[in-house]
Amino acid sequence: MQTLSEENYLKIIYNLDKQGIKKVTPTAIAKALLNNPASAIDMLKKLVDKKLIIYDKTRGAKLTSAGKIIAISVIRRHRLWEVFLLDKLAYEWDQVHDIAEQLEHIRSPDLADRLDKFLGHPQYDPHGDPIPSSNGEMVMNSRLMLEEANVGKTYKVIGVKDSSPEFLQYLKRLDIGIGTSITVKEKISFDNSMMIQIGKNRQTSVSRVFSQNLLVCE
Amino acid sequence: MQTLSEENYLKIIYNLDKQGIKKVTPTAIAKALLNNPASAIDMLKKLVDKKLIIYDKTRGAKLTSAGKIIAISVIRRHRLWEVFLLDKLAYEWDQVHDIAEQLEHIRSPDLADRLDKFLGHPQYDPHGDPIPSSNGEMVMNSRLMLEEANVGKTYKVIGVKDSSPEFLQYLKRLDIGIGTSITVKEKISFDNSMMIQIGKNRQTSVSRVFSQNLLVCE
DNA sequence: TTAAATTATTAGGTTAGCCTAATAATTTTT
DNA sequence: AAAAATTATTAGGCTAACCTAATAATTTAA
Repeated sequence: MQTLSEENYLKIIYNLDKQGIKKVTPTAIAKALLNNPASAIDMLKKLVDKKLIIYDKTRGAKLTSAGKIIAISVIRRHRLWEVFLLDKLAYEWDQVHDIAEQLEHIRSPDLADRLDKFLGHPQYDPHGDPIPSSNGEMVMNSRLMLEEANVGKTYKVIGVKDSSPEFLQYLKRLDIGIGTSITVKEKISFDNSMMIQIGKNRQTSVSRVFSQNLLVCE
Repeated sequence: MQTLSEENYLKIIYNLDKQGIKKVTPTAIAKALLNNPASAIDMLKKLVDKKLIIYDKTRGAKLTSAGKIIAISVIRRHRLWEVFLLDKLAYEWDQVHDIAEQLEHIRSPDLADRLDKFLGHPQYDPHGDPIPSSNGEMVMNSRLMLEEANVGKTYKVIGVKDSSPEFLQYLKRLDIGIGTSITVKEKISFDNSMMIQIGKNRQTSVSRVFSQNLLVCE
């Protein structure tokens, strides 16, 4: 059994690795956790002892398969709780992260599965990140920025990149939320704006800044 | 801001007091928290420093108004989460306590209120205990054992005393859950059994042991 | 009201997880 | 390649929350 803090380190190591960093170093971990490299080293030693990571100076930290299982299950819980907070408790996209950061550590054998079922087995969290299944598989991340979408195709909104109140409010005014379908009608090369159709009827033009901050999937 | 552990102590002090114990002593607290009286004294000192309790050997520990506000809000969160786990995640009555024990410490200014709203402002938790309102008021506890109910009156099920799997399964077979209405048809003095009506149609006889373990309110 | 039992308190120790400051190693710049 | 900058590591400390063991105080029972 691992502590809350160990879970956080494993999660961060997983995320840093996935972000394509060359080497997961104590300094990088400390930066991500807003603490001290010396603290990170303390914890790396502990995780090595527990065989949850392997670590050497030249190659950095790598999760063992046991470590990866824990990291993914923490991420799964985090993303499920984010969906819960957004869908059920009507939080905004920018408010869910900090609370989910706490909820992800609640210990119970079947809580995540029950939550998953209750939420209708969501595929993505409100930031467009895929939710791992209970056996640790994550769907291929087929999300893209609306900017990169193809004319004529229809997409589903899965999240936002920018989650400033301004952007969120603008989205609300356009009736765009998680799951809204958006069809790309036209791309205007002059200013990189886009003509899109929201749902079945509404049509509007959106700026490049807009389309760079809306995550969709096919 | 108080730590998780401080919250637990405040909650226990509140509960012990409410249970009618004459004096909330370090030993009683330690027993409730499954730890050592010496630890309890450490914490009592800390809580006195923070002006969340007053303590002297002869009178025991008493919550200050600041301490009481915190204790009640922890209890509110605990009971709301219990309702969530039971109603939404389909946990059984006997499984919710331990998870709620963790969830009650999640920190967020408006989480409890949002949860409360989402759950439809429940009055009681699955153990029949009243849920404090956001301003800290608790409804008069009008719960009673079915055993004490009056013939001819209709009651609402609010919880169970015994939460063994056997009892819970029996209840499920009788279609009795939180909120089910039960009308007392007759009391049989011979063996203290009862004839009750469940919902609108179903009628059955229940033993004294049964009626001593089902909590209802008017 | 003594003796026995229980409770309160203190002293001193442990562990997890953090810290700073010093030093060693490595990388980057010039 | 030498100097400058960055990173890794160690040593030594800190705090919260627990612990055990010893002692003092109080309560209960004989």
